[in-house]
Amino acid sequence: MKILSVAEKNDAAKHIAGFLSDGNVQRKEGLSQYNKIYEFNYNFRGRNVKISMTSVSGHLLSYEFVGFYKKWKSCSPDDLFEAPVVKQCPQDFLKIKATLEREAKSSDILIIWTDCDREGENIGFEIISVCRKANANIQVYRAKFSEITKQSVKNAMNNLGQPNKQISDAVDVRSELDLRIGASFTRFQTLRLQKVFPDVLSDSLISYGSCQFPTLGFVVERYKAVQDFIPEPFWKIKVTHKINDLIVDFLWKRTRLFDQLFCQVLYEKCIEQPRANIIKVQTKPKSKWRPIPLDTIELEKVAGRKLKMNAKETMHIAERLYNQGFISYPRTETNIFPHNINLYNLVELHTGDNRWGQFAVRVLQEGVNPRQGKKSDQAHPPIHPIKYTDGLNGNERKVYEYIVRHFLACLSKDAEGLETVVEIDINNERFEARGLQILEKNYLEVYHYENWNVKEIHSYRQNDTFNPTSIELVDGETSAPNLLTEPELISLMEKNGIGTDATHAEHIDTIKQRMYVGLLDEIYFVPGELGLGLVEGYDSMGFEMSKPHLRAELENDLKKICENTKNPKIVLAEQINKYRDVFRKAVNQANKLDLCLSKYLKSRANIVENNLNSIVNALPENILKCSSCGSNMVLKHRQNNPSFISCQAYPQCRNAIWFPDKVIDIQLSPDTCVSCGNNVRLLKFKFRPGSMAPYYFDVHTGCVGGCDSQLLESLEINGAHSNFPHSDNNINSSGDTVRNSFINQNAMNRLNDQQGTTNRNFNPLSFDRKFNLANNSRNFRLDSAGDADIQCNCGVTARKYTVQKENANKGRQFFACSKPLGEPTKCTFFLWADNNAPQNNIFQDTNYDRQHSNYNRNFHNSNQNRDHSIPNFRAKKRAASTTINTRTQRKCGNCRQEAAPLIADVEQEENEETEIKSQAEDDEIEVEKESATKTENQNVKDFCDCI
DNA sequence: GCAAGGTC
Repeated sequence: MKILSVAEKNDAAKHIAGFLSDGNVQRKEGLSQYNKIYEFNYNFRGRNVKISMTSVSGHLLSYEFVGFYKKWKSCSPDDLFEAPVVKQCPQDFLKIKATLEREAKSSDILIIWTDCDREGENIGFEIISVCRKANANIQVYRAKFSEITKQSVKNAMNNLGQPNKQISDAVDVRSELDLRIGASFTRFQTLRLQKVFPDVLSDSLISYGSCQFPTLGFVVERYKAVQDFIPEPFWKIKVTHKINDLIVDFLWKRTRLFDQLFCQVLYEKCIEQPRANIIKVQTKPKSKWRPIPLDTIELEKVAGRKLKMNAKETMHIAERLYNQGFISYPRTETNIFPHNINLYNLVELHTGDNRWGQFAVRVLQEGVNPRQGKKSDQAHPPIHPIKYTDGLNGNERKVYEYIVRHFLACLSKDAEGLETVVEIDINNERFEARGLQILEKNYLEVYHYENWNVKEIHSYRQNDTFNPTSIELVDGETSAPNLLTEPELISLMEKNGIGTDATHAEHIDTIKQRMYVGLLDEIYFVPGELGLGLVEGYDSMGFEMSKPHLRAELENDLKKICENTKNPKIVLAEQINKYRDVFRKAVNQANKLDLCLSKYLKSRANIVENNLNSIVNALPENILKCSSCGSNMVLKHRQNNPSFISCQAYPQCRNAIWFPDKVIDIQLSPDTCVSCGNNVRLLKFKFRPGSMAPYYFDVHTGCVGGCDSQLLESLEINGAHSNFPHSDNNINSSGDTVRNSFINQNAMNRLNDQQGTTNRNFNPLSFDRKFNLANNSRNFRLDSAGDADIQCNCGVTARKYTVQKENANKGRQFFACSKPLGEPTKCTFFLWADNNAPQNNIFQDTNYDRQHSNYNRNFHNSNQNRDHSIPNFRAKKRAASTTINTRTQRKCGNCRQEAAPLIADVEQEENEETEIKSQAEDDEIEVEKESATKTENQNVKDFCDCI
């Protein structure tokens, strides 16, 4: 038995394997140089098994748009709320994926060891999907651990559970929304503002993101608070007491008053009887607490405050230190050391250093005493040094030193002191002075980043009196807050749930890159013209795009998905509807954005209409929604040939509606179909005279949305099949997932139906009627596929052939179903190997045109004597339904002509087998299989003259 | 040329 274990990153895989194997592990190279394979033997439930432990590098798959939706100007940004998206493996991770596939094939069990957080659960499902595709029978378990320590890891192995789909679903919802909302608003803003302000923004990328905009919002908000600040005068009474050279300040218990007259009255009272009565003298121990163990956010903030380095640079350096083995994993939310970590050993490494070595010795002598925080990400310990070095320079040295000093400080003791509080009364007004005596500096001796200053005070005794040196009426005025610094900005992001510990620095960097914000004196954030204009523009529309609560609301919903109290499909649909609504309203008043920006950009604004047509290329009009993927389907015209209707997600979705030669011309009618709804446009057909049944005029306006079965039959549009998915995921043969919010909307409608709620967005065509308008939708791989990855309609790997016949295609290679001749499920999948592009395969295939014309002419001729009265025609069709289905399947995959030997009815096909074979052998067409050692001539019958 | 989330 072999077990494949997969962690979220190489470092985790290495440690987990080390703990499980008690160090008896063999390291092997994976296909990705960064993700090794750790092999060891293990006693699993009483059996000796071999475990291969490897890793991914975070997410293995990510959502992307397909087909025309990828191109900025080839679709409306509004379409991106519904356009199909695929979850696929980016180029960078193909090697990791290949390692998983290879290892999964030879494994019986898969154990997921990703981090035990939300993203980790989702990454786990990505690993599962890849491994299951390679080995459908692999058994899956989830290891649940609270930290990567020996005890915790072994405990997890002994208590394996199942991965949690709800948690993973929540992440899918988050990812899909981020992509749809980000892409739609980014394209809209960028394309529009480039056009409105070509002089200053023609090369700018003006992005929108659910984290970057609130981050910008914080900067703008503080900036405006500073700008709009109106100082307010105040008054206060100050008392001093000087003995020798020491002046003690007594602060008024009322602090300050904003009423000058009232303050003056109180002041004069004090002056009248200025003798001070000491009413309380209290001396008590006071501690200054050592820091809590270091997490990422604290490192970023302290680096900004004390090391004068920004968060991005700090994290970059921390990663370098981690990769050199000097410090532990730097992206952690944990500020509690696990119980069984050997802190003594870690401290001991530093005893020889001439800067902090003595302190390290002292910590060992006094005993390590970690101050504990309250947070744990259940995966990584707090950031701490794991190797000693004195060889670093520059900022690396500074960051390493900080991490070491912080580590030693948090393990030592709090600083101890004595605080004296003296309270006096002057004619019923109270004042207070504080003194501080430091007894033991403790952690402060190593942690130079903090001060604790002695404050001397005279010796006072309760009930004594004295004459103050001065009693003054002091005036002042309130002052504006400072502009935001990076540590403050990070605190705000953390508090409002914007980004994660691993992404705060990136979001801040993004808004700098986009020129939304800049730095004043290298410390303070100020919004730039673009940032101010964008925030004000959306504010003026009434949308709080730059406020954090939109993201916070989503976060609440995601929690509910994880808790199984809210359906992910509903959350997704609700959020999409919400943002689409805002988007459309924003587009309708887009000139407000221009107006606000023109205030700041000091550039002439071109007038651009408040719509999306003005910023994208001329788009084809939508006819109906694709029954396969939910995208828009549009009319494609070809010179001198019939038009056809194509899915906008082509080539990933190959759903199309083809028309026979009897259709001479098709134009879009301005009207939509009353039966099928507003989503379906009527078409104006021009038929070849006499080609249609007598009751059709040569010019006919009709619907191909599914309501007019007579028309569909007459145009040979197959309405008998449906591959409309009954789940929200449209899984193709390769198992990759195509998600589409249009389909999700229907899923939500179904749920609403069950709950008895009104279904206002119901789409009769796609959900109820379930017509697959053309049964020629081809399967597609979403990975970047090599030859071996091409799959046919049956879902098996297609074979590669070479055309041998003396014709225009001689020498070209193509893929077709690899099943043997006579196999009833053999499909007519066809794909030119040198040419996946639509133009050559479908749009410009002159062979197809010729063949298709011939076919229709023959078909028409052979039927010319038939009784075309509808009942009779339909009865015949029903009687021969198997035949029709077979015929549909047996059309040539390339040109869609019904290849002559394959027109035969099902019942006859077997009987005709011999005859077909001999025909094939006589045929002069020769097709040679690319990889076969012998030629299988009988395959010839599957391909027609066009090949 | 889009997002945010992982991570070498």
